[in-house]
Amino acid sequence: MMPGQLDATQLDLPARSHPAMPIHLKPLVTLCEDCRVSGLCLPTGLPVHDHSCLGALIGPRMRVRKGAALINANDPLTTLYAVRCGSFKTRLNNVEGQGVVINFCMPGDVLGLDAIATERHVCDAIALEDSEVCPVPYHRLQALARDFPVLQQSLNRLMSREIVREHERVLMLCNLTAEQRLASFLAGLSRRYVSRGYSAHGFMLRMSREDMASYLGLRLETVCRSLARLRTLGIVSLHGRLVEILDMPALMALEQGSDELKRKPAQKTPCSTP
Amino acid sequence: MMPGQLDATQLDLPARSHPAMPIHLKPLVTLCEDCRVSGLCLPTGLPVHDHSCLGALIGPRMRVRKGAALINANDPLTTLYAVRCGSFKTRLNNVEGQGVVINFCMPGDVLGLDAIATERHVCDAIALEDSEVCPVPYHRLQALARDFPVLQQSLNRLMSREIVREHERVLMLCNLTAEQRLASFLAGLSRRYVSRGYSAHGFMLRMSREDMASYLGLRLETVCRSLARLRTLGIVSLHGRLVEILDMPALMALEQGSDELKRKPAQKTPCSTP
DNA sequence: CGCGTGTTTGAGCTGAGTCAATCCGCGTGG
DNA sequence: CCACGCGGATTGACTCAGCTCAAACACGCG
Repeated sequence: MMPGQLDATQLDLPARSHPAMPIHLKPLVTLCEDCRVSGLCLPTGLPVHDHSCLGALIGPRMRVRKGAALINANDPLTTLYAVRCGSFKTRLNNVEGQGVVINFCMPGDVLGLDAIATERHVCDAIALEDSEVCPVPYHRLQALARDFPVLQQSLNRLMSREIVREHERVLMLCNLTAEQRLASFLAGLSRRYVSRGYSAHGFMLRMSREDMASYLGLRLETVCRSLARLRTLGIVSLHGRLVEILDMPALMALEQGSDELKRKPAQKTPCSTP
Repeated sequence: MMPGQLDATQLDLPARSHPAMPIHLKPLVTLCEDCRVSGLCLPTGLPVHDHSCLGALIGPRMRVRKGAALINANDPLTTLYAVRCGSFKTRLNNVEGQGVVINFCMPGDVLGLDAIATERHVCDAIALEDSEVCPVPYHRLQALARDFPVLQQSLNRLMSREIVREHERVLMLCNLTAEQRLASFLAGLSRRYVSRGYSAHGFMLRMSREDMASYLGLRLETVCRSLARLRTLGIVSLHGRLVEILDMPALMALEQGSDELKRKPAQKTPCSTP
C-alpha cells in the first residue's frame, strides 16, 4: 500500500461495509486536463501537453469517506494530496488535549505542504464529506519539478500562498471581534466557492459549528450567537448549515474591521431596566 | 539601485549623518562558508564547494539602520534577504489602520518568502537594531536551484517551516492565556538564541512591549502585567529589555498550556461533587 | 418513539481591554 | 552638573466581549 498510510477501514476500498456505494474496479484515470479545478491546483501554468507528465506522476485517485483521516499527524511524508472533490479539515493537535482547526480545504487545494520541512505530517486531515483526492508522491514530484521549472514555480507559489493565508488569519485573530470573524469567514468561503464556479451567495457549510469555532478562535456558543446577530442584521439567512448571503457589501465591510454599521440604528434597545 | 528598493536615507550608505560609524568603501565580500549561521540559512545541506555558487548569487551585503524599512509592503519581489546579523520585525498592515507583527527575524532567517505567491511583498520589514542582510536575487535563485536540487530543497524546507511556525502561532493565539503566551514567546526566543550559539537563560529583547503585544495578540498593558506576574512567580527576572530565565522547566510547562502551577500554591480543586 | 448528536439560547462570570496616571531611563541643552 | 522633556514601561480602576455552565431544542435514525 504505497501511496498514503490509510488502512482499509478508512478508505472506500471495494467496500464490504458499504455495499450501497458504487465500486470502481479499475483505477480511476487521473487526467489533470479533465479536472475542473486544475487551474487552482498544482498544474497551474503548465502548458497542456505537460499535464500528461503530471498524469504519469499522480497516482490513481482515492476516495475518502466522511469522517475518515486521509492524513494522521506524525505520518512520514510520502505523498501530497490534491483535493479533487469534497472537502477536508486539517487540525493541529497539542501535546495536551486541545488542538485547532488549521484550514478547510476544497477542490484544488493541496494537502501536506507543511510536512516538507520535517518530512513528517504535522496535521491530521479529516474528510468533512465523502471526497476524492489525487495522491502526489512527493519525491517524484521533486524530480519532475527539476525538469519542469514551471511545476517547481507552481509548488513554490502554493507554499507561499499558504504562508500569506496564515498571515491573514493571524490578522483576523488579533484584530477582529467574533462577529467580524464570522463575516470574514463567510465572505472568504464565498470567494472560494466563486473561484470554483459555484454561487457566491448560497452555499452549504460542510463543517460543524465546533469546527468553525476552532478555526476562528472562538467557542461554538459564540459562533452561534454571532451568526444569530448577522441574521438579525439582515446580512445572512441561515437554515442549519445552509447559508445565504443577503447583503454582501455589509459582510465585506464587517470583515475589513470597520466599526461602522456594526450596530443597527435603532433595532432593539439592549438597555436593561428591570 | 537594483537590489532592494531602499532609498539612501534608510540605508547606511557612506554616512554623512553618522560620521562615527565605520565606512566600508569596498563591498563586503559575502561568503556563506564564513557565516556563523549558514547552517540555519539557505545554504543548509549544500556541500562546502557549492557554497561558492551561492557566493556568486548573493549580492554584496547591506547594512540597515535601526528603524529603517528593508522591505515595504507592496514592493515588487526582486530579492529575498537573509539576515546576517541584527534583527527585524515583519508587519502585515490592514487596509484600515491596524496591523500585526508577523514575525521577529534573527540571523539565518530569510525574509520575503511570503512574496513568492504574488511577486509582491506583503509585509514591511523593519530593522530592530543596526543590522546586516545578504540580498538574494529571487529569479537567479530559482535558476540556480534548478542546477542544485539541494538548494531547491533548502528553499522548500524554509517555506514549509514558515507554514508550520504560523500553525503553531495560531495554536498559541487560540488556546493560551496571556501569561502562557508570554511564556511561550520567551521560551521560543531562548531556543532560537541557543541554536545561534547564545545563552538560553539571559538575553536582550530587541523589540518594544508594543511589538511583543502585537505579535502575541495582546495589548501592551497586558504584556506588562503578564511579565510582572512571571516575575513574581520567580520564573524570570526582568530589567527593562534584559531577560533572565530563572526557572526554565516552569516556563516550558506554561507554554505547553498546562493549567497546573499557573496560580500560586493555593489553587482551587476543579473536582466537581454535585 | 426514544436516543444521540449537533445547534440554539439564557444567565452570570472573568480575563483581558480601555482609560488614565505615574514612573523610569536617556539624550539634550542650559 | 542638573533640569527638562520625551518615549517607553508600569500600575491601577473600571468595563465588557466572549467564556462557562446549563437547559432546551431540532433532526435524523434504528
